[in-house]
Amino acid sequence: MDETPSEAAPQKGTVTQRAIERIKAMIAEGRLEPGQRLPTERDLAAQLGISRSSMREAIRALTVLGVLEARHGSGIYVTQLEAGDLLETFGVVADLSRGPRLVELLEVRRILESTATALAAARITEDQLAEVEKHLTAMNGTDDPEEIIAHDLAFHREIAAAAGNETMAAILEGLSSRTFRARVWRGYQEEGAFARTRREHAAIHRALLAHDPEAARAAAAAHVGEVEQWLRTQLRE
Amino acid sequence: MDETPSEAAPQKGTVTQRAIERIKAMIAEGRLEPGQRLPTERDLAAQLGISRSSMREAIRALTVLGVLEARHGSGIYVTQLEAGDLLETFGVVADLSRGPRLVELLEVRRILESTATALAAARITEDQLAEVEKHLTAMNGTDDPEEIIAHDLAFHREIAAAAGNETMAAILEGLSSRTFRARVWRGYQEEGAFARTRREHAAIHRALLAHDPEAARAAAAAHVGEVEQWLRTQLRE
DNA sequence: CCAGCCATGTGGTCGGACCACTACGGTCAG
DNA sequence: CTGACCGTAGTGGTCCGACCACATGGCTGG
Repeated sequence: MDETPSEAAPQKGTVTQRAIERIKAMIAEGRLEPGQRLPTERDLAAQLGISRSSMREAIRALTVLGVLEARHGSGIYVTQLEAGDLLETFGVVADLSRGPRLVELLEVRRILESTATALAAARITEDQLAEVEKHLTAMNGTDDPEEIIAHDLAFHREIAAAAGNETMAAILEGLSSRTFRARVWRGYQEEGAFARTRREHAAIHRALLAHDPEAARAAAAAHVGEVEQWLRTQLRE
Repeated sequence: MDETPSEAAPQKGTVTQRAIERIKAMIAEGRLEPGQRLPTERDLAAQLGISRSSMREAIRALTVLGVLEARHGSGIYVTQLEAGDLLETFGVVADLSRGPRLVELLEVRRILESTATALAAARITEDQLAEVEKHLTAMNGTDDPEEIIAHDLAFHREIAAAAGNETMAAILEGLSSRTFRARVWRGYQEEGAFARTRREHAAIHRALLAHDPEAARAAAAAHVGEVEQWLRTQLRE
C-alpha cells in the first residue's frame, strides 16, 4: 500500500519524527529556500504518505524550533533561518533551568558577554553608542522594576549587536531571558546591590566610549561575575 | 461554553500555543518535577479544555525541545531538564546554518572551546586525560573519515566534560554537530590540512598534560581559528 | 513459586468534518 | 477608468472518534 515512488522509507521511530527529518533534510539540501512557501499540509501529508494529523505535529515541531512559520489562511513558510529565528528557543533553557545549572548558564554568559563587549568596544559606532547611553540613563532614571529590567536587557543587547556577530547576540539574548532576569533582580535589589550594578554598567560604558577592548572585557566579566557569585551564595542556602 | 473552572483563558494565539505555555509554566513553577509522569494525553486535553489533537501537538513541541519525553504505551514524562536534554535541539542550528552564519558559529565555538580547554587544563584528572589520549591516538591511526570525525568529536567532548560545566559542554556539542563537522572535513582533508590538524591536537594535548591553562587556551583558539579562517576563505569563492 | 499469557491502559496513527482566516478576483458605484 | 467593496476558494486551526502498537501488571497454569 505504501506506493511512495521517491524512496522506500524504512521503519525507524514514529512517522512524525521521520517527517520532521525529511523536511529538515529538504531545507539542509537546499531544496527549500528561506522564505519559501511549502505545499499545503494536506499535500505534504500525501507526499510523505502520512495522515494530516501526523504532518501537523511535524510542522508544529519545526515551528517551535523556529525553522518553519505557519500563517493562518495563507500557508507554511520556511523562516529566514537567521540566528534569531533558530535560537529563539534557547530561552526555554534559561527559563526551565534551576539550581547549579543557572550558575553554569551564567558562566557561559560571562564568557560570551565579556568577549562580545570587548569586540563591541573596538567596533561600536557613534549611533550605537548613543543608543547604549539612552538605555543606561533610562535605567538609572526609574524605579519601576519592569522598566529597569527592560532597559538592562536592551543595554546589553545593543552592545552584543555592536559586536557584529548576530549568532552570539542571539545566544546571549536567550541566555538572559526575561523571566530569568526577573528572578535574579528580585532578590538582587532587596539587598541594595543596585548601586553596584549601576557602577558596573557605568564602567562598561566608559570602556566602550574609550574604545578600549581589554577594559571592556574586564568590566563585562566583572559585571556578570558579580551576579554569578551572588547566585552561588544564594544556592548554598 | 468555556467552563474552565481553574482560570479564564483569554484568547491569545492558538490553543496549542497556549497549551505549550501552560505546561511550561507548570514545570517552571515546580508543579511538575523532573522525571515525573504527566496525566494522559486524554486527561490533559480535558483539563485544558482542548482536543486531544491539539494537546498532542503541544506535547510533540515540548518533546522536540527536550522538555518532555513520550514513552509509547507507558506515558509522558518530564525529562531530567539537564543541559543535554534541553540543548540537544541546538544541533539543528548548526545543521541549517550556511554561509556567513557558519563563521559566526565557529567564532562562538572558538570563544567557548578555548575557555573550556583552559578550564580543563586546570581540572582534568588522570582518567580523563587517558580518555583524551585514547581518542587522539585512535584519530591518528585510521584513514576512515567517519572514524576520524567520531574521534575528533569525542576528543573535544572529553575535554569539554573535563572543564566541569555541563551546560557549556552541551552547547559545544551542539555547535559541532556531526553533519557540520562532516561538511568541513570533506573539503578540509582534500588540501592535506590533516597534518596541521594533527599538530594542533597534539599541542592541545600537551597543554592539558602540563596542566597549563593559558597554553591550552591558546592552542584551542588557534585550532578552531584555523578552521574558521579556512571557512572564511571558502566563502569568498 | 515462577514463567508465561492476557487484559488494560497508554501513546501513535488515521480519516473526516467543520471553523477561522487570508488572499484573490470580480463586481459595481463613483 | 478607478477604486472600494464583497464573495469565494483555499489555507491553516480545531475537533471528534476510531483503531493500532506497545508496555505494564496481574492472573493463570504449570
